[in-house]
Amino acid sequence: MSRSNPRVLATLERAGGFASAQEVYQLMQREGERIGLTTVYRSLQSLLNDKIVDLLHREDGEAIYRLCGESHHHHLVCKSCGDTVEIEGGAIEKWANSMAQEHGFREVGHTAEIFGLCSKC
Amino acid sequence: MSRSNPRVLATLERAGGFASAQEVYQLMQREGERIGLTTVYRSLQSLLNDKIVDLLHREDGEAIYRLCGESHHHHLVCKSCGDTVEIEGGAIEKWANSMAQEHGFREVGHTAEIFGLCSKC
DNA sequence: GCATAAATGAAAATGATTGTCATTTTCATA
DNA sequence: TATGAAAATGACAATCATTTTCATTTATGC
Repeated sequence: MSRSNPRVLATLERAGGFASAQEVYQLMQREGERIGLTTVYRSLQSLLNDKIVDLLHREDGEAIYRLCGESHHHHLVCKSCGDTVEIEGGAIEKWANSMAQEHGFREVGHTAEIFGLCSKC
Repeated sequence: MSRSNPRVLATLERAGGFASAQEVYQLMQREGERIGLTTVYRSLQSLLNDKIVDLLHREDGEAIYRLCGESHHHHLVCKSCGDTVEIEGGAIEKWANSMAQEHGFREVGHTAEIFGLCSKC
């Protein structure tokens, strides 16, 4: 059972609590920390098990890790210019929970993104 | 400009309007259709451009394509056995629309998936 | 000090996706 | 019908994130 390397968590925090494994790794490299990519992956996996971070996916499928405890939010993304707005997702939480309960699912998480054209585009 | 192979669309329909590129490919192989994986990818990409299908991502990041126009629903997926339940997303539609309006976004779409452990797992 | 388990990281394996390029098909027009 | 340009196709290689393997290092208890 591998415990998570505390420097990985520290770096994720420094990155704004929202980054992919590759990004965390590159950040640590640039800051001169000596760490292997494998360890970054393992640490993030372990933080995930301990429910210290959440896992979601970018549009291209790359996994991004988000610090839990950060206020849980979703994204409104412009299809044209890529501009992103963080939005509240209270309604989604309730929806996800009630749907899960209705079908007997436990330990539920969810992803939700909205995309469209922003006022400028 | 590559047009989409109609057999790919037909197969996606047959698959329930919801499958990954790899799955569409394997399905076509099994049914004896002679087609290359590359063409499947290109066709799906092209269907995406033409807004005939939507793109979303599975929990592991694999891209899945969904036929538009299908009665719009969402999925509740078991993390363990992969069992999937289609669920209504009325609350989500409203949430997406109101959030979009609030921030001046037009032509909005959204993705939302719930995942957890089903009653059997 | 020493033995043993856990942590580490380099390198290879994996799996989805994309790029390349030579070949084939389509189709309008000569 | 013959022809040629443009589009479509598919085998194969390249790319990129992620996982696995395995040998080595580090930490910990005795």
